[in-house]
Amino acid sequence: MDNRQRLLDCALDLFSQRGYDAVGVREVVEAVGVTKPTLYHYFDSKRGLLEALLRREGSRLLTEVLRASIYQGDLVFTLETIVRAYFAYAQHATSYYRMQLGMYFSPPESEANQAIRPFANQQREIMEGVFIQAADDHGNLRGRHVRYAAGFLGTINATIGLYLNDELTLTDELVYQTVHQFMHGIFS
Amino acid sequence: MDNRQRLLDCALDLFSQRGYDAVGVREVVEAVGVTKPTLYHYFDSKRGLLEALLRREGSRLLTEVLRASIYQGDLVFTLETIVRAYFAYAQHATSYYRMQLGMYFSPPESEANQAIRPFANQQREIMEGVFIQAADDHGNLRGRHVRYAAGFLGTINATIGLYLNDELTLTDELVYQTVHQFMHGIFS
DNA sequence: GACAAAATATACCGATCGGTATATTATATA
DNA sequence: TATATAATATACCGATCGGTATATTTTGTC
Repeated sequence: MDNRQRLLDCALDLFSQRGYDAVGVREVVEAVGVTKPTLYHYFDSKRGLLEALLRREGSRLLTEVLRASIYQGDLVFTLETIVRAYFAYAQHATSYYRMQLGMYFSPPESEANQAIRPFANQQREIMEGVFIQAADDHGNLRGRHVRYAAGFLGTINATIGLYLNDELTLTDELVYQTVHQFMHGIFS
Repeated sequence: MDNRQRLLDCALDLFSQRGYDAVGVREVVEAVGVTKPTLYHYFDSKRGLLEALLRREGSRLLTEVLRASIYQGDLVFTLETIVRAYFAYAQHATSYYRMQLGMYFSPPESEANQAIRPFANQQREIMEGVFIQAADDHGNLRGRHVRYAAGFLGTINATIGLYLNDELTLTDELVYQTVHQFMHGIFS
């Protein structure tokens, strides 16, 4: 009944499967069963449709990651909580996570990348904040927060990438393994 | 003078900056200063242009990574050699690496992803082979080669991603740090 | 220089692109 | 019930999409 939500749902499916550029507005409205003016009534442009989609889905991820990233002296615990939040979100919003990942690595001058960048930057700042705080307790981390944040997010996304390709399941054990490997390497 | 090479060069620039879908063949030929039949004389289609580009650039990366991935009992040494090969390639062929990264994470049913998948799979098999061989010497690695290969490539690409965004330089010291962190974690 | 083949250009194809002017229908409020 | 507004549809816009039929030029070979 709510055509606005159905347009967003449909755009999410199509964008995540074939990409923002490859999907036309015509295809979106036909899949929903409405016409173009309906889409342009709710969203001013195709870009506006994408940004509304990012707001609806992306803010939920940010909220959960933000809540998970409170550092209170136990870095392993905080990182495990963060990984759990990412895994839970990727499982609950598989299509969106696939789309977000694709947009994050899309070319720098593409519309998709420009639209996702604010969300990516926020995730990144959250992660860097954790390592900056942790450096107060673990001095040898100091000055490496950029690399660590990128590396940790890279590890998380590599794992979720395997999940998206049906090569593993995101278990609670995997949360532990992921953080343990990041903290202590593959030999221990 | 070689219009075929110039078309590939130009396609590489445009695809890496704005993406395969967002760049039309018209734009490519105009940037080179030829006309469409010239492009279609060398490449049967836009997709053929992309695949020729991947063959020209991607095979070089595969050759170098393959040579770097010979395991002879010293896992740290092999991983460092591999990271060095990736870093060298990313520095030497920045545009192509950016494009490859974007295509790897592009939607599964997009042309870009389907075209890059053979190359991505080969890189992945090379990495898995290293960890499978290393498991003969380090039994505790056994059965985790998929996760480790994905995690290691994820770490490499996260680092190169920072380089592509001008947030660090790919030094020899960073090679050591990347492998050391992967092997022993961030605390040591 | 004759001639075949490769390389390039002109001019066009139908289809689709994102977007809109205008009209109509449904809905809520007074 | 009158009226304004939100929601939707019909029909269209110019531009660009990937691709091609045909003709011309260049090039290498004998």
